Formats: sequence, C-alpha cells, structure tokens
Amino acid sequence: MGRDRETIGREEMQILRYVAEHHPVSVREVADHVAATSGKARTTVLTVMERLREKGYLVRRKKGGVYRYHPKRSQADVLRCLVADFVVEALGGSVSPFVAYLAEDADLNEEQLRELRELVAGLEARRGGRDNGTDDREAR
Amino acid sequence: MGRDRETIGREEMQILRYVAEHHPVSVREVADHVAATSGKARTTVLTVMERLREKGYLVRRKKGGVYRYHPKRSQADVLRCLVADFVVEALGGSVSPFVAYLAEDADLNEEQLRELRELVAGLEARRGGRDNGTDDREAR
DNA sequence: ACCACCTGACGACACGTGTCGTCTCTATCA
DNA sequence: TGATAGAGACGACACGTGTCGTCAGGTGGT
Repeated sequence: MGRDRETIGREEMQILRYVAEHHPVSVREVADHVAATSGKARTTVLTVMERLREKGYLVRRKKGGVYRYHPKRSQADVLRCLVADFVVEALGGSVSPFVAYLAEDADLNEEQLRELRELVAGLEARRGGRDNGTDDREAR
Repeated sequence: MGRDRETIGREEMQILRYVAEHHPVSVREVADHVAATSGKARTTVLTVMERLREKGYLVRRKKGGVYRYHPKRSQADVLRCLVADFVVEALGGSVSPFVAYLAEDADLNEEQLRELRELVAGLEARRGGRDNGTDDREAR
C-alpha cells in the first residue's frame, strides 16, 4: 500500500472539507467563504489549496479560464483515513476514548444515533454470523 | 472554561499516553522505552515531557533525587478532549466518519463492542425517556 | 489598443513541533 | 576526595503549516 501518510493540518482540513462538500469550486469561491468566516486572505486559501493538491488530496481542471478544484478521493474516504490515523496516533489504537466522548460530550441527532444503532447491529451480525471474515484482515 | 486549547503534537501524544499508562515515571524510564521503540534520544523525551508540563498536561514531583511525572488530569479526560477537538476541527462536528471507520476499518474486540452496545442503549434511554434532560447529569 | 481586474505562481516570514547536543550539578564509588 | 555517571536546563536547528504580499499574465469593457 503506497499510502504516503502525508500529514494534514487543521486549516488544510477545513478547506479540504469545504471543497469536498462544494466541488467543483474555484479558489475565489472558497476564499470568499473563508474570508467571510475567518477573515483569511485569498492568497492564503490559494496556498493551502495548492499544497493540498501537491499532497494529492485535490485535483483541478481549468474551466472557463479559471481552475476548479475537486477532491481526488471521496470525502468519506479521506475522512476515514484521517480517523484511522487519529485513532492510531493519538488514541493508541483504542476506540474507547471515542466511545466515552460520544457518551458524555457529543450530542447526537437522530440520524447519527441511527447510524450508531446500525453500526452495532452490523458488527454484531458479522461477529455472530461467521467467524473469520474472508475479507477482513486482523492486523494486530 | 479557561482552557487554552493548547495544541498537542503527535510525538507529544505518544509520550503523554505512555506517562498516563505508567505514571509515575521518570524521564529515564520513558526515554528507555522510546529509545527501544523508535530510537529517539533521551533529551528529546525530556524536552517533550517538559513542554507537556508547560502546557499543563503533566506535573512532576521530585522523589529520591529524580523527578517523577504523572498526568495532571486523568488519561480518559485528556483523550476525551482530544477526541472532541478532533471531531470539531477535522470532522467539522460530524461523527459520521468515525462511525464509518468503526464499521469498515476498525476491528473491535468483544469489550469494545460491548461498550458500543451500552452506549447506544444509554443514548436511546436518555432520548426516549425524556428528551430534555432534566436528569442527565454527567457525573464526572 | 488600453486600462482595470482577476487569477495563479512565488517567495517570505512567524510559530509550533520534533530532535538533539552540550553544560552544569549532584550523588556515588573506589 | 577525585573521577564518573546520571539528570535536568538550555539553546539550537530543521521542517511543516498558517498567513500573506507582490508580480506577471490573461480578459473584458470602452
């Protein structure tokens, strides 16, 4: 697996998410949004987006004179990797702190609660149904 | 809430976790462990631990000539904050990517699955019983 | 053809974090 | 009581990330 584990900073994440949710977008559009919410300059956004592109998170295509950016991988994919990385790096591989967070700090809406319920159901089914998945590798 | 939201780096997290799991420890002990696993120098560990102390994550006490460090807050607390921060900063407040991760990448053991099950049960009870929590008091 | 504007490319600088080396003390041990 | 080995304090340096300013190259009105 060629995963390069390029790190990604906080600001970069913000912008990456914005692009993922609004692609294809021009630098100008992102910059306007960013300027409105945090006052950053246009060139800041440009720089960040270019760095994101160098890191392989974004691609761009010229359309009507200006470049339009869009994510290279799906947002869900990127976020999953981010989460996986976080769990390993910060949490040492344990998801318990996350569960604690969900229980105490987070306030979930119906939708998210439903997701969780389905998650548990799914995991339970997998575990109960069979023993060793054909596809899942135990890395530990 | 005077929390200053001091950022914390990857290396710092590693060491913070180690201290949390083995306190009280001396720099030497942490350094030996770190050296064995990643080859970092003793002074590197010392520096990181001192920075962690400046940031308020660790405290130390001299015992028998050397300082012994231990976490200022409980590990669970720190990790919960880390998670909360991560969810907001990187995930934009949505836990869905986390759920996706749990469903697809993570491999949970019985214990963690149980935690999740209880979590869902707890959340459901809270929501179902009374949605406006007069009663929900997070005991800490 | 000319000027005002927008876009992108660069270069720059500040700060945080990772990683050490060196220096100074202080127990310790022959 | 010297010589040694740890321990801790500092200072340093490299790099990544955040944040811009400036410049040069197109584009569109007039």
